[in-house]
Amino acid sequence: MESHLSIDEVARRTGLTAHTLRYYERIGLIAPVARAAGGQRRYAASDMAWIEFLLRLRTTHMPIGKMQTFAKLRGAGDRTVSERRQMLEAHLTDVLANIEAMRQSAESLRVKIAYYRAFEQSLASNSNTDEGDVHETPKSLRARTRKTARNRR
Amino acid sequence: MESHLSIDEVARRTGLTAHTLRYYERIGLIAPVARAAGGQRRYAASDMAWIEFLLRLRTTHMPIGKMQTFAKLRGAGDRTVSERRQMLEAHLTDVLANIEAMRQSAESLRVKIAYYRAFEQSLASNSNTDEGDVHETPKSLRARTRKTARNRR
DNA sequence: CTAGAAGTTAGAGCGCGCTCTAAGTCAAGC
DNA sequence: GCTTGACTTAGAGCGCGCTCTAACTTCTAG
Repeated sequence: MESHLSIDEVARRTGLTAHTLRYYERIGLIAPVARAAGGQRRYAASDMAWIEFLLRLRTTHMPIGKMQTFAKLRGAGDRTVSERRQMLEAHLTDVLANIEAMRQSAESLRVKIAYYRAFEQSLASNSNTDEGDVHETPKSLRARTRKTARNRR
Repeated sequence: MESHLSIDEVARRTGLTAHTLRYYERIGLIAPVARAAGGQRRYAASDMAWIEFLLRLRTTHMPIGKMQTFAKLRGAGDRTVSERRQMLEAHLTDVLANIEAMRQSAESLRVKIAYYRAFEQSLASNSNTDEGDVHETPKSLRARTRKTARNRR
């Protein structure tokens, strides 16, 4: 185990800032880290692993309050394993629902983008076949959209 | 078009609060809504469609600032269609990356949950086969975990 | 006509997750 | 010994996205 990473090095590796790492420790998300002479923090490999786990919880939008609860359980030893598992299972359920919601919304966005693209196509063919007046009203453009769209297939 | 939905009815249907609906209108996310005599808002079907679109942007974590930009472009008419499409495409790219990150983190959680479950199994079989001392040290439990796990297949 | 419910506004307040400041300590290099 | 620079702490501040308050008006039912 390399127990010799400075806070800046950990910041660089995790993408967190040194400020945030100290903040996480202060609020109990990270257990007190070992110190070098002079009081500087020295992170062990196990600290890194825990931080990476925290980042996965963060990526999946677990609120800090729950992470604190989880961290506290972890600090209480093996007899909390079952409780921790239940927390993770509940969270995972939320996460999967969340992913599905995002997936569906992403699909809607894709449809909208496709609609916009078709609309732009109709604008383009209009300006090629018409007099090229770019500033005609939306209504008239939209009215012609269907025709030109039909023309293009 | 039914242009007769009260703010409470819209709140009920969208899951937003009346407060939030007014807030969205105030900050320009929603264009000024039609009013009944007495000044009460009456939402049209087109307002509902737009709100539902906003909710999809929100579900996919688009910040309000960008939604405002998008709403402004929309208000500027058809000539902003291409810009709007580009915004949505950029956003969709972010969203897909986000979904993938969540998916991967969710997978890690699943692995961790499986690990916890195996650990709990080992605890259970220990208390069945041993003297039933629940308060032995984590180290000894973990040492026996592999053996009992191997025994179970 | 009156009571009560439901709406209106401008603006203050809040919870979250950092983010930064100020003042100080410490180790290393000149 | 002194400077430089990286670190330390407690605590203030901030941006986001709402959320709520206070004071007021209007509509509906009895």
